[in-house]
Amino acid sequence: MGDIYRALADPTRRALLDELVERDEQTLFELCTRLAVKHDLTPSRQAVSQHLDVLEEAGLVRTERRGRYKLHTIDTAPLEEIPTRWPTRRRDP
Amino acid sequence: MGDIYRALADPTRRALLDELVERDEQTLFELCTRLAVKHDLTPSRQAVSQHLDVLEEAGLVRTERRGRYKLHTIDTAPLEEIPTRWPTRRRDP
DNA sequence: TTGACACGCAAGCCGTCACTTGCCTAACGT
DNA sequence: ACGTTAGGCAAGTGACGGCTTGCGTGTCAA
Repeated sequence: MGDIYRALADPTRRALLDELVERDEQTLFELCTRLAVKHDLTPSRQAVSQHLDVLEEAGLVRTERRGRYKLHTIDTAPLEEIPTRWPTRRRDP
Repeated sequence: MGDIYRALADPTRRALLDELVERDEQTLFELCTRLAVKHDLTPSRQAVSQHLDVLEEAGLVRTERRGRYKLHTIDTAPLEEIPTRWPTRRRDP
C-alpha cells in the first residue's frame, strides 16, 4: 500500500479528489476536462493518469473496468487515520 | 500560510507531530533525541530544525521563546480541513 | 475490417526537496 | 571573562517527483 500523505501532497491530486467527491465513476478524460474547467489546471492526459495511479496505490481511489472505460471512484476510508493519529489539541488561547 | 499537505508528506515531520502530540513544549534537541530513540530516525539537528520550520509555516506547530530555549507545541486545528473537504464516502461493499 | 477512441507503458528532462556543511549569534553557568 | 549550550543562516549536493514524449494495446462503431 502506498502513502496517503504523499498522495495528498500534490494540488492536482487534491483537485482530482475534489471532483471525485462530487461525482463517482468518472473516466480519465472526464476528470481531465473537469480539472481544466473548474480548477484551471491543464495537465496532459498522461500526467493525470499517473496522478490517478498514485491515488489508487494510496487506497484513496478505486477503479472499475467497463468496456474501454476505466471508472474512478473515491474512497475516503484511509483519511480516517489522520484525526486518529493527531487528535484535536489546540493551543490554549 | 504554508501548505499542510506538503508538510505532512515527509515521514520525519509526521514523526515530529507524533512526539508533539504526546508532549507539548519540547525543544529542538529533545525532539532530536526522541526521533532517534523512538522512531529510529537520526537526521541532523539542522535537518530537524528545517522540518520544524515547515511545520510552523503550515500552522501545525507553534513556538515560544523562553530564554535560550525554543519550545515547540502542536496545533491540530489546520487538520480539520481534511475530513471537511473530503467527507466520508466509502465504496459500496 | 478499418479507423477512431480510451487508455497503458517506458524512457528522459528538469525543478523541487531533504540533507549536509560551515560559520555565526545569543543565552546560560562558573 | 570565558567556554558551553541552544539555535540560526546560507550555499551546495544528491535524489526524488511531476511532466513530457513516443509508441503500443484493446475496445467500439461504421
